[in-house]
Amino acid sequence: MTSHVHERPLSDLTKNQKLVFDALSSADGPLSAYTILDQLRDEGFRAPLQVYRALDKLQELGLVHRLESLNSFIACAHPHCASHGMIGFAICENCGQVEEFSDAEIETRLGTWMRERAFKPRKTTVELRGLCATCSTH
Amino acid sequence: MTSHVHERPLSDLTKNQKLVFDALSSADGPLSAYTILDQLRDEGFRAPLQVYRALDKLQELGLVHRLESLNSFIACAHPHCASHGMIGFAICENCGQVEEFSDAEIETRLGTWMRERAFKPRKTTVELRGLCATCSTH
DNA sequence: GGGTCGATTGTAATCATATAACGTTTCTTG
DNA sequence: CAAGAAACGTTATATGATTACAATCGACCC
Repeated sequence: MTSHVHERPLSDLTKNQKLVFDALSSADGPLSAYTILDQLRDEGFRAPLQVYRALDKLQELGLVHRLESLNSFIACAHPHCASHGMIGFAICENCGQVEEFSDAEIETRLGTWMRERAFKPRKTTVELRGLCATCSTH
Repeated sequence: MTSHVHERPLSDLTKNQKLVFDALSSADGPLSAYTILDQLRDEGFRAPLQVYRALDKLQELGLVHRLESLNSFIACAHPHCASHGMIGFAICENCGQVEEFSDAEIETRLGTWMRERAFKPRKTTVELRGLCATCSTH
């Protein structure tokens, strides 16, 4: 008997959603849907749609982000991710590590641009691809 | 006998590159690689690789951009696109129109973030998906 | 001309990512 | 319990991208 639907706790996730979320949480980098599928075969997963459906829900809840430039997914770094604004990702193309960041000023600028043009945003993607500090020195 | 390789003019494009570039230029929105392939069958295109190879080159030259969140491609809006910095895209999910923009302040903030972390950028993606002014009023 | 190197091309096969369309089960709520 | 909504399972298919290999073209040099 949860009072309101938003901020739904992890305990309210269905079995499949929990499995997918756990796979992403324990990974040390982004995973593709098919990688998740393979990891969950032992748990009874058989088809891509089982993964995609769980991913859709988890994204809706803000627990998981999609990395557009990688076609893959990552658990949200923020403990109880209700963070609504823009989220950026810095992706190392060598080691695969992803760092999540946000920036109020960028958010403001994008917001201004959109307001001026009456553009109604649904999703904002900011992704930096390159080499992290460690990898760029090797 | 062109003196240097950079800023290569359109006239230096190969036949395939020109065909792909023209297809994108005359389109009124982004095209997927396979859509381009279909449009160029009459010109002798038979396989996806012919398109992807041309697209790679055109992106290298800055004549074409890839929209990561759509898995598709668009001709650069800037006449002689040597624009090096960040480029953002606002994509209408209803009518498919894409507007290209840039913002020095955002570029600065991203640059600062990356410098502070010694992150060496290779490509920056900024994409806004939502509804354009026209479509959001209908 | 003949030789060489790099960029480009053509083609087939394959891999990777995502969705459509179906029907069934489970959860919730009155 | 009845009924609607949400989640699920399965098969087939659509869509996007790459690997591998051989052939060709162009610029350059001797």
